[in-house]
Order: sequence, then C-alpha cells, then structure tokens
Amino acid sequence: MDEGKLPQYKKLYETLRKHILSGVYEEGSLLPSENELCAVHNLTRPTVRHALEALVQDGFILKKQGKGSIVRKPPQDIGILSISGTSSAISKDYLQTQILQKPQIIPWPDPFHFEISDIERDCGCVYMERLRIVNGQPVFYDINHIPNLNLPRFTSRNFENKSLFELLRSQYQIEIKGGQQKLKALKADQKIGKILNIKKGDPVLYIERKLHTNRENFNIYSTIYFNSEKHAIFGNF
Amino acid sequence: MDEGKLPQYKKLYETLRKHILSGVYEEGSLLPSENELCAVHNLTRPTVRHALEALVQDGFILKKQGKGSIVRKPPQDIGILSISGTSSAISKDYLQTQILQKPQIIPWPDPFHFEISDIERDCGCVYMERLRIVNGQPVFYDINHIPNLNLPRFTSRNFENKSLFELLRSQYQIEIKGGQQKLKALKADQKIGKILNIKKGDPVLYIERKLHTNRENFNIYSTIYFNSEKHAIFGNF
DNA sequence: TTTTTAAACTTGTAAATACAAGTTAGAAAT
DNA sequence: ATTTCTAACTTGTATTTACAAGTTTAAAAA
Repeated sequence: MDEGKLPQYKKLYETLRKHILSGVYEEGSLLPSENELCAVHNLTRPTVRHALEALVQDGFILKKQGKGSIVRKPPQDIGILSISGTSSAISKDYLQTQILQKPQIIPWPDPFHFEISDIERDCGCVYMERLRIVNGQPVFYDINHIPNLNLPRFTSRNFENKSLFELLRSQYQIEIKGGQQKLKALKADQKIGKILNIKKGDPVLYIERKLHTNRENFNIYSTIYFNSEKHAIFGNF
Repeated sequence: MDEGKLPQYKKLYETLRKHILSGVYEEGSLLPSENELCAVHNLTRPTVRHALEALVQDGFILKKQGKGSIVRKPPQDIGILSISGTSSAISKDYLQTQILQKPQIIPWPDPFHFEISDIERDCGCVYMERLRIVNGQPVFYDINHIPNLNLPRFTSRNFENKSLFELLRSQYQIEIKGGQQKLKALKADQKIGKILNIKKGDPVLYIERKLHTNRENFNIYSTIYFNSEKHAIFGNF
C-alpha cells in the first residue's frame, strides 16, 4: 500500500511539512533527531536526510551541526508575496479577496509580455483577476494567466479565501520551483487609480512575474499593481 | 595538500562553478555525467551528486533524469538584483558605479529599520553609498550597512567595478544564504530626486532588505532607491 | 525504408556503514 | 560550589553497492 508511489523521502517530507504547518512541532523547537526519524519511519539516514534537506530548502527548518533541526515559522513565501502593513501587522480578519474576473478559459493574449512555449499557446489559458482589500482599502490587484493544461474543474473552484498557490499544490500537485520577475514604480493611470482607490499619478508598485513549476510547460504569469500608500510588499527568499 | 580543508563536494562545486562562469561549459550544453565526474575527480557518486545538488540550488545547472546536467546562463541573482532596460539589454560598457560614500566604520544608526543582534551592534558597522549609472542616467541608489566583523582591509578595497557580493564571496568566503525584503513605490523627495535626476514627486521603487549569510550574526542591510523611468529591476529566484 | 526492439547510457532512490565535527549534560576533579 | 573534562548525544562528510526509471542510440525486424 504505502499510499501512492511517492518516494520515501518525499513521503517523510510531506508528513513533517504537515506536522510543522499544523503546529505539532512549534516554532523554535527541535524536530526529532535524524536517528529517531530513522527508527520511527524505518528508513536509513541518507533517506531521512534527503527529506530534511528539502525542508531546509523550502524554509521549514534550519539545521545546526551538533544541535538538531530547528523549526521555523512556516509561511516562507517564494520571492515576493505577502502584504504587510507599514506599522502594524494585519490580522487575517481584515484581509478580503475580491474576484474581479472569475477564472475563464481564453486564448493567450498576443502579444504577451512573457515568452511562452508552443505547448502552452496551443492549450489556451485560464484568466482571472483578483483584488485584495485590507481594512477596506484596496492594495493588491493581480492579473493571472495560467496554461489550461490538465486542470479538471479548475474554473469552477472557489478562490475567495484560499491561496491560488495552495490550491494548485493541494489539488493538482503543482509546486512553484522558481521564477523571474520585473519590478517598476509607475504612476497610476485612470483605470488602476480607480481600482486601487488612489489618485491618478500616485505611485504604484508594478510587478510582472513568471513562476515556473514542477510541471514542464506549466508556468504561472502574473501582473501585479500594488498600492503602497499604507502597506508594503514583504518577501522572504 | 588538497588546497584548504574544504570538504570534497564543495571543492568540486567550486571547480564546476568556476568552469561554468568562465565558459568552459557553455549554456545549454551538458556537464560530464556523474560517473565521469567520479572517475575524473576520484570521488563516489553520492559525493558528486552533493556538489551537483548545490549547483542546482544556486541555479547553475538543471538536471534531467536520463539526460544529464544542463548548464544554465550563470548570473542567477538572489532575490532581486540586476537592472534591465525596458526595451533593450544593457551592455556592460554603459554601466558605471559611483561611490557616493566610501566605506567607513560608524556606529549603527539608532533607531535602525531592521532588528540587529547584540553582537552586530557591539562591533559597529561599515557604511557605504553607491550610485549605478546606465547610459549616463542614474538609476540605482543603494545605502548599505554591513557589520564590522572580521573584515580586514575592507574599507580600503576598491568597489568601483566589482560587485560587493562578489568581493565578500571571493575575499572573505561570505555567501548570501537568503533574506527578507520590503518593497514600496514612493514619490521621490527633494534629495532622492536630485540623486536620481528625476522630478520631485516622480515614482521611485524603494527596497529595504536584510540579507543573511553563511556567517552567523553577519547580515547585510541595504536600502535601495530605484529610478524605474527607463529601466526595471529584474530578478531570478 | 520504416518501425520496433534492445542495449547502453543517463539521473533518481535507497540501503548499510564509518568516521569527523559540533553541542550538551553529567561525572570527576579542584 | 565551581570548574574541568569526558561521554553521549547531535549533524556533516564520505564510501560502497544496488536497483529503478527516463533517454538515446543502434541493431534487428518488418
């Protein structure tokens, strides 16, 4: 059985990841030692270490020789992601997500601001627009293009309060492996000013990004307009 | 001998890294197979794979099962770094670096926009300001604070055309392991407008970042003002 | 000639083992 | 009681061996 044909190191990775995220091991505490993990899961040390390396890589733990594996606070965003208030932290209750454009399947825009492969072009893309609102103030407007490649029931899913990336990971086993991004500070035009509720000409942070995933020819393309009047974009890498 | 007491996988990593950067293996070509590397360097496969994993991690190669290790274009910046023109690429000849403030040792500013450890505070910091100029137009103004911790002859070194990070890596074995950053779009004030040669009120990209390194209690703190009128900041991650 | 098949590559996963190096706690000595 | 040091942890590096799985090439069959 062994649920699925995932390699053993990956199964252990997923188990530990789940435990860290759910709070079984709290921040700053030590994971069981490598030898303990070997004994509990009936694996050898290289296999256990392989799983731990992946956790280090993804920012879930921090290893110290002679000490152990220290659990870190989980969210560790990729590149740039989370929104943080300039002075105080945002409690989750005040963060809303508004879907300006429900996911719909369309042909890729032409021209497109990133180069895409023939395979991506052939299958069309899922298009969606979202607006994140903090304390009633719109701050984050993102336009997303995702290849329509083997994503059953995608357009009918609920995106309101779930992260797009978390949904791709949990439902379709799609993980972000890296990416490239371009950043500018622009003056808001009429349209962007209206969406973000700022004056025309006010500065907005503009991001174009391409995220590549563990699936070949599956890249996520986003354009982001960020109202940094009262907030900043915060990222760990 | 074996030059230094670096572990073998790290020595192989450094060798291959150097060869990729110097063009011995060109972009898109294949590295020697793992077994070939074993034979040539008299190592076993797990050791060779350890070195290759590090190269994958740092973006120098891309591995494909059954195929081999594909060499990628080297510069792979950490987080956000390189400047790219919005339309055309910048040839290196047109990029100048001006030192506005030569490295000098000062006490840490108080308050400081990032939290620093007691050890960092006790040893003071090296302070420097630079301005990058592309085609005669100033685009990138960065203010840096580095802990004055075991950096012999640092303030007397030449920074004109060498990357700060490359110098720390080659001269002091200090490598960037990660970091956190905060981004905003701001209106340029009088001072920033003058430095970047733009009008007061024009949008500038503002970045505060803390980079942590392989040395404990050694973090690099930077504040960046970026003129994105004609250029964008480009980053791989 | 074209297609199919098999062999010879490649990297991926995994076990069993050994010692080096950093950390910690408790026993021994002061 | 305090200090010192050893022993028992921890993770780090490295070897050896084996087979699985993906890719390519060339031989064999159609």
